[in-house]
Amino acid sequence: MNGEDTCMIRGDGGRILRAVLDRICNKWTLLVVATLDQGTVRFTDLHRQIPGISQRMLTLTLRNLEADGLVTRTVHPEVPPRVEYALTPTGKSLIPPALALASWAADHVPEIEATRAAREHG
Amino acid sequence: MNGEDTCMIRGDGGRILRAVLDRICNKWTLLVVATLDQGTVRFTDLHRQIPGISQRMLTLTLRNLEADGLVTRTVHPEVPPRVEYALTPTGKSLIPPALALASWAADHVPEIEATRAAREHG
DNA sequence: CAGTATCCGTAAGGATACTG
DNA sequence: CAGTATCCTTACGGATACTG
Repeated sequence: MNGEDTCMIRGDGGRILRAVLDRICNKWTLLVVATLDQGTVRFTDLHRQIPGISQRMLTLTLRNLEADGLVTRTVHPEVPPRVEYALTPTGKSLIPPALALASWAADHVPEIEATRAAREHG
Repeated sequence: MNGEDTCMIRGDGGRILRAVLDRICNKWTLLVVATLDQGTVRFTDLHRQIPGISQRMLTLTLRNLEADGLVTRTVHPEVPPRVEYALTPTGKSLIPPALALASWAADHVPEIEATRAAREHG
């Protein structure tokens, strides 16, 4: 790989790249998508399965994913209420590139953090 | 793909995912890396090839990449000064997952933006 | 040429309390 | 149960001016 074809990244001044970064580059989106890969999940279950997320951020993240057509939201008119979230096909299609990224991280983050740590103290 | 193995993403409460997001989830990093895939590039050439980036953000982005060991910085002691940047092997290894992401964006962003637009006006 | 230094506005996200 | 409503802090990034 030596410059032959990063045009998909750099093309149009990075607009297509920016479009995807605008969606996934926040603290919770990819984590929520990955959690929904197991199937249909209720709000509270998501909240429990994603450590550290607040109700507010979970709601915001889900609403954005819904607006983008990556997640469906199904309200069951019961008491107490039951709301279920699931990935759309488009949402599912995000899993492989997300895995590619996570896989890269698993392979390289240790050395990256070592490099940064070495630089910091001396 | 149905929940069988997103553990690389969700594992450890998403720490490995967060580690990579902390690096690449900003406005310029992936664009700079992609631009450096062509080989060795000078500061001003980078500045010219990445539309919209300020000197300040280019410098900050490069310094972070350098601290992470993804980019080398070579100063040639001349007048006027010449500074060249290039990807390390680790830096190059980031290109494929970045392409996977960009490729996903190229395939799906149009429909995503259509979905969001449809939702917005009514 | 290759940066620093400074100032400033916005927006992302956390904490907490409340509700149909 | 599944959210809203506020308040608040900080971190990111843009604009501009200056320098070895």
